[in-house]
Amino acid sequence: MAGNRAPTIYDVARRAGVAASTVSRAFSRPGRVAAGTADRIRAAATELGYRTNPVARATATGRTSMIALIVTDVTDPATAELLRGAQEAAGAAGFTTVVSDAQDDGVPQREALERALSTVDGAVVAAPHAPDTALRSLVAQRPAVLLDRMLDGLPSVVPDIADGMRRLMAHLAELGHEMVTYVAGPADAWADGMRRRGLRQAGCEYGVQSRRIGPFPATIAGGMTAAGELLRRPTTAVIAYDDLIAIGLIRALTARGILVPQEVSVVGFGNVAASALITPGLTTVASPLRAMGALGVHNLLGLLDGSGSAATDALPVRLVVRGSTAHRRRNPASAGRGSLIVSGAGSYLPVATL
Amino acid sequence: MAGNRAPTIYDVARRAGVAASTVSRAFSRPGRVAAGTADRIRAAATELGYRTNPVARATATGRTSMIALIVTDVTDPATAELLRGAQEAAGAAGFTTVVSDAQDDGVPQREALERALSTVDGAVVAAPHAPDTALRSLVAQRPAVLLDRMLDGLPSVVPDIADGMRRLMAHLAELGHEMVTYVAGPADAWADGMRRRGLRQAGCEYGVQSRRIGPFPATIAGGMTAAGELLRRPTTAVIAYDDLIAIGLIRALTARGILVPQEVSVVGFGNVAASALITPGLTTVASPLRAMGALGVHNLLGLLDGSGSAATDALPVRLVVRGSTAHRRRNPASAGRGSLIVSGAGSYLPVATL
DNA sequence: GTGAAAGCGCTAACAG
DNA sequence: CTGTTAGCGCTTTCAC
Repeated sequence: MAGNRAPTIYDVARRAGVAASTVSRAFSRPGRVAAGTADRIRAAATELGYRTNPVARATATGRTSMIALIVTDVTDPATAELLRGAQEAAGAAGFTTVVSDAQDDGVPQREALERALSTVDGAVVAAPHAPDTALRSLVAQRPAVLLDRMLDGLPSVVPDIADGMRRLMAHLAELGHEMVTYVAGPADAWADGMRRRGLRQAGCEYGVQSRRIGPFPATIAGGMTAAGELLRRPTTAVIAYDDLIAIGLIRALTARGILVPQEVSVVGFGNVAASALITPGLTTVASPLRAMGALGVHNLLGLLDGSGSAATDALPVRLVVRGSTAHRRRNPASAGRGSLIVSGAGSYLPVATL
Repeated sequence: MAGNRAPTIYDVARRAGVAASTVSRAFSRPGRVAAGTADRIRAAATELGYRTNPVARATATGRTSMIALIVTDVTDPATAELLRGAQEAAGAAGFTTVVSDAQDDGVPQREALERALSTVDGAVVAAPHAPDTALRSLVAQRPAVLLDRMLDGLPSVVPDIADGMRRLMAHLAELGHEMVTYVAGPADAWADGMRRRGLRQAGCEYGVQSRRIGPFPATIAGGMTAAGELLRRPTTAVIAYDDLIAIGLIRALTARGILVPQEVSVVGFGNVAASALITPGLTTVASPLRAMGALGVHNLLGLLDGSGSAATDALPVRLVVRGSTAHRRRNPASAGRGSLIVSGAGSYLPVATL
């Protein structure tokens, strides 16, 4: 067991016969040093097994080359995808990523967050449901870019929800649907507001009527609850706030013997993995999550080195058509079963009324 | 825009009328400083808005209070759950987590990994399919704990697979199954070896025969491929390497008109979210992922401060029974359809042969 | 219990 | 292009 501390630039300098600062330059800004010298230094370095010490570099420069990825739920598949994109971009740019899962706003998490923030140069934040104030206090500490959400004039990267809604409407209109129900997500969610606005516009554009129920929690359970309310006044098509609600809806409808998509078409937002696995597959709007994550760190890095605009980018979405949408049926009998009567109020699915 | 650099211990020291070293002590080892002085210091600190600078502390101590969470796929739901557990435990212990997604072993990722490793005190590694050599070179650099996998004598935290297999067998035996097919995962996967061994033992124990097909990639596609091979010589029960393969199997079987669970019972390992969402729900073995992640960092931290044993812990699993398993049918006709004849080879499901 | 002083390993002017 | 010289902010002996 030799007491081998890790080699430093001084060790390399001695071995290469140059000054420590030259070694430093050779690594931190190649080109500022003569080719021959650089070679000698590199050689000495590899012989010694020298590796630059990021921590020491950080004390000297005040920049750690780390960025925080602050999320509210690593477990959420969409978040994971954002993370991956962010990770890749950060890695490619020579940045290390610190992940902070803020979850519930418990005190310990808060400390962890503070700790994380105080070591990084900036942050990319994917916290769809976090309170505005939390975000604001966060961006006060470090440059930050928001993901999948806008707030004030803060730089952010979002999916083009309006466009997604338009595509959805176009799809449903083409299938003959004349009236859709929007099953709203959390009332305070930025995305919900965007969906509502997009819904209104797209509805106009395609001559499709719409009404809204909710808000509901953005979970499968939420969707199942929503099914009950939906059936009090059914429509042939339903746009859910997100995939989880859509999945919950499909489950609850199916459980009641209502056929999806024969009797009701259901669409979601997100394109989570599960939407391809359920039966029927869920027609949904896919956000370019990976790209959003990557662009988020790209923009953040731009902010950090001053080359950046603090703008908001909206990335194009994609409509993924699966089995949960179908042409509006004029003859519900052919659907096989007709168990559409619900509750004493005795409403029917419009398509079933004839 | 005042040129306000962040306050340092010197600022606090001046304001509190003490030496900088005292301020340092007050924060790094409370108790080594008189109560009154400590109060004065704390007061000055909060007035100034002082926050300890982790980077500077790290240069001085050589320890960053950061640990790396090295994973091969943040997007994998199991990995995400491990991450969360690890994150929580790390945060609670005052450690910040650096996440490094090693994915494919591309060069850029490798550099990113090196960079990450060189800043942390240790690492928790969730890389089920990474080559042994990669892991070994990794643990050579920093203390590390493996998750969901064993290698040599390296410290690790794993689920008790043998026990999971036993529970599975008990369940299937109770349902009357006398013969199961094990659909193997990647041949080099540690978990696959464990499953095979567990299978043999548990088979003995419960008097259930078993055979093995594979290896198959641990994906839905892999499971769908496996279905073909399974049907060349069907059994009434199938144990899949993991949930994804199980889901693929169920899809392919269902697509061929074979009823799960009426004709074939299918079980998996993992209890991923999708296993609750598909129809029928998947009976599966759930690993305590969150706890494993947490225990992983706990053990790592023990290693770091010397208080720890470099042992391997096997955590208890849980059998989650859903709809994909059922009693072995003696009368296949009652299953509704009987499309069990497959391929020209003309084999039948044993249960269908009578 | 507290202060003084010497680093940690690197970068950043500033001269040559 | 390269060497010299100061630090970065904190911890840590070693005295007092």
